[in-house]
Amino acid sequence: MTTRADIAKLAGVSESTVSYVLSGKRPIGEETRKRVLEAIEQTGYKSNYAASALAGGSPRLVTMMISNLFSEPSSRIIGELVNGVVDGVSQAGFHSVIWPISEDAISDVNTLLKSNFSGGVILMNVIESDPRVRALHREKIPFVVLGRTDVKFKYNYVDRDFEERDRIALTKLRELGHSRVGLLTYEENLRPHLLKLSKSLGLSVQPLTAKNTYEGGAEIAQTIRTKHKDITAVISVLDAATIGFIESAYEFGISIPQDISVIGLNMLESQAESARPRVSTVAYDAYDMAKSCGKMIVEAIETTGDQRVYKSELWAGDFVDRGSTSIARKKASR
Amino acid sequence: MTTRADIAKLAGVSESTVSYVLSGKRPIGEETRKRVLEAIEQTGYKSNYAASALAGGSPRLVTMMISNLFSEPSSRIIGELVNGVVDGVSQAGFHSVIWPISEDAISDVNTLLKSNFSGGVILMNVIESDPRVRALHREKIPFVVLGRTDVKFKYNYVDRDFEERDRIALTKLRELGHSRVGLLTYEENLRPHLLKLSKSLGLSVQPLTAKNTYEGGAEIAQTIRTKHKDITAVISVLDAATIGFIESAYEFGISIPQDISVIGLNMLESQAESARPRVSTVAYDAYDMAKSCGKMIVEAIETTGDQRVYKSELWAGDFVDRGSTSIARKKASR
DNA sequence: AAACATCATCGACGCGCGTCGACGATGCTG
DNA sequence: CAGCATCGTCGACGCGCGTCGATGATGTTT
Repeated sequence: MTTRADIAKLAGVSESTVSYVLSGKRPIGEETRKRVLEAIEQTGYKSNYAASALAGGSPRLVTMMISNLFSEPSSRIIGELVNGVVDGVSQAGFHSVIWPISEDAISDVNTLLKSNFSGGVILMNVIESDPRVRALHREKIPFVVLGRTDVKFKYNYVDRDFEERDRIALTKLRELGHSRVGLLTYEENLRPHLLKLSKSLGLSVQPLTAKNTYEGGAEIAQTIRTKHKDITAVISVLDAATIGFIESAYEFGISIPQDISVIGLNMLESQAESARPRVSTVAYDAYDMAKSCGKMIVEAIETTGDQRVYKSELWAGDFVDRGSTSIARKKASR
Repeated sequence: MTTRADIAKLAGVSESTVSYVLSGKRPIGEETRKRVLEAIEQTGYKSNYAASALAGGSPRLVTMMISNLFSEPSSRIIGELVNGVVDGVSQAGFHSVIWPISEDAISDVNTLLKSNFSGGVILMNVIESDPRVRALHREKIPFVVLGRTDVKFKYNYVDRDFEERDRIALTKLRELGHSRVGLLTYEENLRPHLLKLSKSLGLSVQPLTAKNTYEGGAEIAQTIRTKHKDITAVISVLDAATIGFIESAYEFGISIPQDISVIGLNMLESQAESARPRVSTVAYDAYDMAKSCGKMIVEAIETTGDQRVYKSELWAGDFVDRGSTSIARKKASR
């Protein structure tokens, strides 16, 4: 195994000089730098990970903490996110590992992180006030949250821009002449931004709660048929229910998109493609988003203590019409 | 952060004594041991990961190297395997991380492993003569291969017992009176064990090659109808093709299981359940298998240099009839 | 009783790297 | 030209832990 001492000897300099060439934390003469780099090149020297961590360096390693790694159906998305992060950080010469953590092993995690195991952390599937967030902040370990966060999250995060997503969907429907829109959702009430948005676009949004299952979607179809006959378009945050809605709509005398246009807000590409008719969505590129997240954590790791500032990024996405589509211009009023 | 020095002071012993209490590598008096353990308990001391690695300890960390982590459809199985390993090693107080490695980053991996990053490695999705296998062996890093290996693999491994799996399937078919069996497979020729097996059971196995797609399965149905009318049962290592075969069989005048019985050899529970009729399989418990693999790597890590012996384990699985089933007694000869 | 093996414990050192302080050599200011 | 900041480099130390050799204190053998 090659060590710093070997490089120093080979280049005819001191060990500390080698260190400073590598870290760039002190100016080094152009010629010596070249000699050192040559020696490194020759020997294929890589600094020892454990020694660096022990001596207080920031390991060039990013840890992704993922709670429910292989829980369907999210694993498809998680795969994209993981790949994005991996590629994003590797461009900066960082490695990345996944920590398949169970909820109850948080203290163990703290231990390893305190050991300076990892230069930075990316948290996925984080819910409000996750204890890990507090722990990471307390230990001053750089971290970025990827994915759904609290509305007001004060640390680094990368997330979808849900407000913009909704704006895109509703604007599209407005263009097509729709004015009464149903929203398939878990919640009874509309979020404030949707109220504002619908008002400014001059349309009304009716929340329609359902379980996110095939059957839940079918119930919605019935509800619309009986109680909300004026609705001519539906946007949905529920994937499975959306599929259920579309496939059972016909039984309730609703034809899509002639009677009701449908836009999926969270739907996976594959699901949207395989439904008939295909579901138009507001899609975003999870891979790109994650890649950007990877760059953010690298940046956070490389900026030292004092000058750290929390950053955030929101990814809106684009409207995707999938050919044989689920949306149509509103019919002349019935 | 609590260190060994703190514990030593608290227990009124030397630092090395603390070390030996922890490692058990030298005898320690009963009373001092108790005092030390108490101090550890009180402070919640955990040894520093990086320092331990640097000083030459075996980190209590297992690395899972997985090449195509989220490639469908294997991710479901991989999820089971990952969970199994995690639970298996955590029982021994080991952590585990996933290394989502791309094929071309092997040299980087070597670097980190040489840094004593991880106590041991579990390799998944390993093909013949993978360079990582050689590297791990050269660096004397304990490792276990989980999943398909070469027939003659001389290092640690845990795998399914494919020969036993085939024996179970063919024996079952024999019991039901079948004597001409088709094998859906990638390969033109039967493996030696299948030849022996079929001879000893007094039945014949006909390889039927196909792409592992829905369409591939349909082609097989046609092939059987035209060229192999005597076949009354099919076993298959191809999942998607099996589904395709079953669903298109009817079009070719084949009814399942009346005309042809089907047994899946590699099929996922979920796939087998959702087909109509459900597919009987020789199933194995990936989670249990992986858990055992986790125990094996821990054991390998904890046995020191000289006395290391390579071990292996094969998991056979059981025949699973899924109610409304894909197998039936052979009809009186047509 | 002397010689020796065993037990329980301690001190010291090294693993490889990050970084602080020091020091000579230069360039600049007044 | 004296005084001082800056540049380029070196030596030394510390991070926390694993382990070797040494040292008494026992117990065992001839």
